[in-house]
Amino acid sequence: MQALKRIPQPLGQSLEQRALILVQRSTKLNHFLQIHALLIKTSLTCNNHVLAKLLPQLLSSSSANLPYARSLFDETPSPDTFLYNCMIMSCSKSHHSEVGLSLFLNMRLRKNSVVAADGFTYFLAVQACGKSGDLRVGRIVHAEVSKLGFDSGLIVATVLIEMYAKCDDMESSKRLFDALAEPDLVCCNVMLAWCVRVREMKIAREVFEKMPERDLVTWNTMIHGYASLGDIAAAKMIFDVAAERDVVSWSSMIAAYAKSRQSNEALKLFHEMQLANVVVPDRITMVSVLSACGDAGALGMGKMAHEFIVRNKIGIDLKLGTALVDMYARCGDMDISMRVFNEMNSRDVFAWSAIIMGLGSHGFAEVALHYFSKMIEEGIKPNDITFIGVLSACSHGGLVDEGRACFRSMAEVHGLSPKVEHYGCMVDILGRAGRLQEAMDLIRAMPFEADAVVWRTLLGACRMHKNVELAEEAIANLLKLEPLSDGSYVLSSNLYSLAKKWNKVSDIRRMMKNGKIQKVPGSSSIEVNNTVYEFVAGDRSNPKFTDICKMLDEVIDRLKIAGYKPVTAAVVQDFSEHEKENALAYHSEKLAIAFGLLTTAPGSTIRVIKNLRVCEDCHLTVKFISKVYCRNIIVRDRTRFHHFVEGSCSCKDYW
DNA sequence: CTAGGGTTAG
Repeated sequence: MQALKRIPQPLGQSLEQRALILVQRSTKLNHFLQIHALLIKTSLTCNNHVLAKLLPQLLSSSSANLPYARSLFDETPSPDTFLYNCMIMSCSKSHHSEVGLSLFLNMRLRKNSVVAADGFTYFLAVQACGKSGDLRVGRIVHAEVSKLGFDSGLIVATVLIEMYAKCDDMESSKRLFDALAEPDLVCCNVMLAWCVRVREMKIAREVFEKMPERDLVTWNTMIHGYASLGDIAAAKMIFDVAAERDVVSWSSMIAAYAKSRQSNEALKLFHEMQLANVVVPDRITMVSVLSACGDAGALGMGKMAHEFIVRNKIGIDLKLGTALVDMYARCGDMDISMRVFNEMNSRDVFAWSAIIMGLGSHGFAEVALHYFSKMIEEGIKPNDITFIGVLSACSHGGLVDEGRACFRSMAEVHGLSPKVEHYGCMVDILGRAGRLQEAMDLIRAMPFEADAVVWRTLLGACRMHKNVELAEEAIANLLKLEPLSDGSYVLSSNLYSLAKKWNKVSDIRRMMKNGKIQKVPGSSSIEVNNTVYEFVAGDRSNPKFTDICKMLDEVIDRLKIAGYKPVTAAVVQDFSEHEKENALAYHSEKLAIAFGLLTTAPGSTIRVIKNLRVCEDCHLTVKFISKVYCRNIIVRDRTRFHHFVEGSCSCKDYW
């Protein structure tokens, strides 16, 4: 009664009306309990009208209220169709469609009672079958629906199509769809969406071609459909010819480029979107934009995107927060990455995994492990991706024992069985630390066939520690598994060069020639004034090429005075010492850094992104540059970050 | 009843 007194009550209302007002304003379970006590006192519990308001409210506030709602419902002596429908719908909405379904089945058993299922009940039942994936009941309901003639309407037909699709029975779904004389727009869109979900773009295309009218959902489904198959060109074609475009269309297309790692295209399209000035980017657009910035290592662009988010008051949710954390980490700014992470309202396993991965890639292994234990303390369950982050952090930091302990804890503490990727990380940890035999033993003992990545990891470690015998086995397996990949050949020829096995080097080179295997050229990019400049080894197309080379020659001369000696051991033998130096001199990262020295303010940090691993000579060169030119230089290579400060590197020459 | 977003070893 006290609860009722707290809300302003116009005179002349019945108790029932007052109870309804109270119900509508309540969100917490104990409010409901109070109301319930009240209702019992006044015998209003049995009132279908009151319950039809109360139950949906109760279930939408928290699905933990389900048992209570259920008991209220079960106590009702004569529920009517309307109340049943309310309850079934509320159960479905609160992700308890199986409960809704059981209520529907109960309803049908009450043969003698006045309550009968109507068209809407069947609609809800079909939907509930789809949501709970119950094909058996779905078929029964379908048969009944047909018998009663409720399937003549397109809306019921549409949910039936969707139900079969959700229950993994695309054939029935398609059959129903094909049987329709004139499916409406929504029905076609539903069919399209399901074709996309089961990756049947051919069928999707047929449906699409036959559609007499198309709306935004149609175009956007097609864009996303092609994008999810990786057919970016087809997605772009739909995007270009679409009769209308909204923020979903632009976001889908930007996401398509970002996911296929065409980050420059993604950023270009985002720019175009802003120029078009018709639709406003939203939080979902920005997630893809940030992902593209991170991929490109474009810190300036990423910061602008972040400012855009703040300026336009786009709230930072879990996904956007994670995207920001990841972007800053990939762009080499762990300070901001950590700040954004700490400012997030809540953090889930994605967010934690992202920060752990970021810290690990920058070589902050201990910090990464610290964050991992904080995550556990906060009760977030790690998944197998978290462990990729943790193990790779140990690997980059040279933490062998910690790595081993984490690997063991996966199964023993966290109930996760290590996958081939985790074994790969362990091979990397052991191999880098020089424990090549142990790494090999692990490969032999693991419950998977070793994949190419595992062998390449071992080969990398063999190269690092100049172990030719174990390398031979890795090479043999690698060439069997990936005969066409250039990386394996480059790594092999590199190893043989270091070991001075020149015959083997020429074998490998001949195999590459015969197999028409092209080396992926090394390329490095640097962002100056928010523009990304890309350099490819030996590529003269940059208009400033001669200036840059001149600058680079001066740089090298200054470094030599400071004691720099080129590391030529990995260069093939049939070059003279001078030619060897030249082969190294114009590696892309050196060009990019020379360009950076020319175009950025003295003392400012230079950030370079490289597509391959940085070679030993470049590593040494950059160390010298950081000292001689008093610059902090951050290089992201294929596997990690190198922070060069005053002549030394954060990787402690361990990469 | 239908469409877009975040973490993955080398």
